[in-house]
Amino acid sequence: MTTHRPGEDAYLAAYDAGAFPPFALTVDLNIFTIRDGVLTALLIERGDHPFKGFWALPGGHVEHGRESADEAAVRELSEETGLDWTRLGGHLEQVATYTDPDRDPRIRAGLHVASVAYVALAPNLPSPTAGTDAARARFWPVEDLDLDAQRAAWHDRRAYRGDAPALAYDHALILSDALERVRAKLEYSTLAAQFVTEPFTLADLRRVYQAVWGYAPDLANFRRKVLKTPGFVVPTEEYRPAASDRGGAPPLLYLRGTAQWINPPFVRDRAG
Amino acid sequence: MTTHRPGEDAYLAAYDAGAFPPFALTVDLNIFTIRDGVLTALLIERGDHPFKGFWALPGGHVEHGRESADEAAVRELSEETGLDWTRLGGHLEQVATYTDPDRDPRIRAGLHVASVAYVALAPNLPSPTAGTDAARARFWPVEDLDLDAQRAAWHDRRAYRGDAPALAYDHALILSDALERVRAKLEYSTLAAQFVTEPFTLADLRRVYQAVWGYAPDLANFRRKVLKTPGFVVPTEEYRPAASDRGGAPPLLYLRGTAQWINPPFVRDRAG
DNA sequence: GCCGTTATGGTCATAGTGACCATAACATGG
DNA sequence: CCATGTTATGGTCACTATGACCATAACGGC
Repeated sequence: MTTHRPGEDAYLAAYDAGAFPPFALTVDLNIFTIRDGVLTALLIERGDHPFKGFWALPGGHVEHGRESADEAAVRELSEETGLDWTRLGGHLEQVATYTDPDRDPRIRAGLHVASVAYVALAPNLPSPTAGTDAARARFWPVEDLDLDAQRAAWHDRRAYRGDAPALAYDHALILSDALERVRAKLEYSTLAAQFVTEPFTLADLRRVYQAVWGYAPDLANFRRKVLKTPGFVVPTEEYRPAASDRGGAPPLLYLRGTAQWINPPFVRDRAG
Repeated sequence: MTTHRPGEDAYLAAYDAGAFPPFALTVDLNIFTIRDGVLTALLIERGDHPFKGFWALPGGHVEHGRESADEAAVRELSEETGLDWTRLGGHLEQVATYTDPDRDPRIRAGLHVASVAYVALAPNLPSPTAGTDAARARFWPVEDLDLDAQRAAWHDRRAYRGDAPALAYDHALILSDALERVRAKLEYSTLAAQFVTEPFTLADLRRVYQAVWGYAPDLANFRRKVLKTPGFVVPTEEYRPAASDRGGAPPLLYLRGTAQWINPPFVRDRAG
């Protein structure tokens, strides 16, 4: 790409990029999926320093000059899950960027690390295979991570002392923010449909709200709202056979619709 | 701050920060205010390369190892507006981070520049004084910036050819995203009150919606909604004297309330 | 006093919601 | 086969919030 702005080429030829102390730019991925009705996030147990033995969000460095953070997120996501994310068409979205100098101890070696955090949603991801720099990788139920306490400990620069797996860096903070983003987005978007495999029943979809919000909307009212929102779900002609262990009428199967937004939004019960 | 993680000190002492090619980290500020009923954004005409003579969002480099992007945003904001932003208590919020290698031509000199964008809102800011690296600074009505066309031109890597002031870097894209964030946020938050000086009338508040959304909600219904939302505004005992040129009943004056969210949200007319 | 303007408090039909209820379609255990 | 429990689906009903109005009061200027 050439500039068409007079004088700029000469300026750039003489530019000293070393005049600025270097930052590192990384991406951190909050990969959420629902397993057995429980909202889980992918974490990797670190095998190397820093934070050796702690659990961290998957991610990695943005390749300098060759990709954007968005592209790095797609690349890392495919590497971590072993799936071609661009083909899969899963949801991926930037959440926030974390730049506190103290967030990565490598600042003591002169490296200021900024990280762009993403949220990825997928239905029923396969169990991950550990990468090269990861001792173990698994999906943790977010309820088991004691996020509020870990985030408070990080904020106060204390070590977290509790039974939950200790999170590396500021990842308790990042995961909290990402979780709140997902919870909020279920209110006004059709994002919930990204958590289920097609075809799905309305009860499947409702279980997503149960898992993410911690409670289920009223069954009949939920059905009414979903079916009256144009383009949220598309009915098929098929019914799912009733489960072998439990009875009940066979439910109609649905596919994801094209609508992105729910208007007026779902109302979440703030009291819980 | 010392780590309490075994082995990490030794690791850090031997760490080579130069192993990663350097990024630069900057902040870009979308400073919105309403003047004469028109939504405006602060822009600075660049006096130096790159993009000499173009109009850019105010901002600057994050100071390596000494501050976060949030802190840099507050610092730059105070410098650009000449006001102590922490005292002023104005609204400041991160929007998104832009990391495309091509977004800054200094990539050709080996510098990959990532920028964290912020939105700042304030009532009636004073006219800015030009900084050292700025030839001129002024508030531009966002309607006059031809944002859609400039953003499309940037996306297609074409030069923008139009009558609006040419925007530097990807700032048309950033400004578009920030504007949409503000428009959306008026729906479900009490952010509009950040645009008016206290004390204010309900008509003042309604003019904020007029300026940001491009149309005004129905007068009586707007009053009903605002007054029925607990903590949005707090009535005083004072009335504002009617304007000298126009008649009309003297309106009651209000202060900002403590509520952050409007539930259920305002509904924006998507068509209008 | 009249008129135009602004502020404020109303009405009324309608849409959307929360809390239910009824019935149909299934499985399992007696 | 029948009773019972479970699930899916379609309903009712009171209440709330909204959009589109209307009425009146309080002002300044003529």
